[in-house]
Amino acid sequence: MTSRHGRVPGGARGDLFDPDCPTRRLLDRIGTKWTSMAVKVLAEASPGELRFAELRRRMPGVSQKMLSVTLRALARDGLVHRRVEPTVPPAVFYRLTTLGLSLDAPLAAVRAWAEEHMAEVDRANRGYSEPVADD
Amino acid sequence: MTSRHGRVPGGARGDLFDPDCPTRRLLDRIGTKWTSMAVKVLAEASPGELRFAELRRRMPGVSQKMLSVTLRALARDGLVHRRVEPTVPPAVFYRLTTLGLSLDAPLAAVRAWAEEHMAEVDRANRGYSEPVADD
DNA sequence: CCGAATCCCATGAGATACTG
DNA sequence: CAGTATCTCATGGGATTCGG
Repeated sequence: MTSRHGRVPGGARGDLFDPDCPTRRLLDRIGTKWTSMAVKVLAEASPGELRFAELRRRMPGVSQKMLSVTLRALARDGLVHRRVEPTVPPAVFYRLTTLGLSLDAPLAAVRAWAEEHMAEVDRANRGYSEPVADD
Repeated sequence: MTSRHGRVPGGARGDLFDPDCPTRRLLDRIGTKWTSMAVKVLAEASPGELRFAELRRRMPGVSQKMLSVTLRALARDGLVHRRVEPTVPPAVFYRLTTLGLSLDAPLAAVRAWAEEHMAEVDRANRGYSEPVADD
């Protein structure tokens, strides 16, 4: 999401701004529709492994393409380990690496906040800003 | 980011999947390029207020459009409070609401993870998966 | 069974210009 | 000063199809 538009169109010179903010880079990755869910599901299964199809079953709505893309990205980032069992129809197993597991903690914090407060956000959106005195 | 493609093209019927997962809804919002930075900047200034221009100065690279859009979204979500001082050139002040402030904690966890571990992610991307024995 | 390739649209977001 | 409006383009991501 971050460097999405390092576009330098028309007459503008580039050098957008520091592309090195780690927070933004991370949010770009976990903000990608399926990443956080994959991490969550894999973390719940950890230290066990999950096969592609099993992962897919646990992530309702994901397409095989997006699961594939997501897992590849996670593997490239060193968050997920991929193990191929060379059977006749090859079986592929995924598990979080130590690094990936460590990411689950902050993600869990985000999840917790969301579960606690998204109702408030919804109320705010509906104009429910009534007798809070503050805010 | 989440309901982005509730598209139902060609011959596919809709009912994508549960659009109610609060985590994904939240990630959709904070994943939006400037949101988390705005929350961070406002949290640092809290309980003080910041004017539009001052916010912009503290968020290098943001365009006035995107800052505007971001702040409106945050206000709609009840995370930011907007105060208009009806002076001649009107002055507008922003601050986090209590809800917004509470979001800064999980975001800080994410930031901390990113600052600690993004270097490892970069190494993984460069193929630096050498003598880790695991992973 | 696992995934790569192709196609294709809607959304995110920058640049620019205009208003009270 | 603090926005809003318009234009444009690249990217995210779903559907579908092909490969090993």
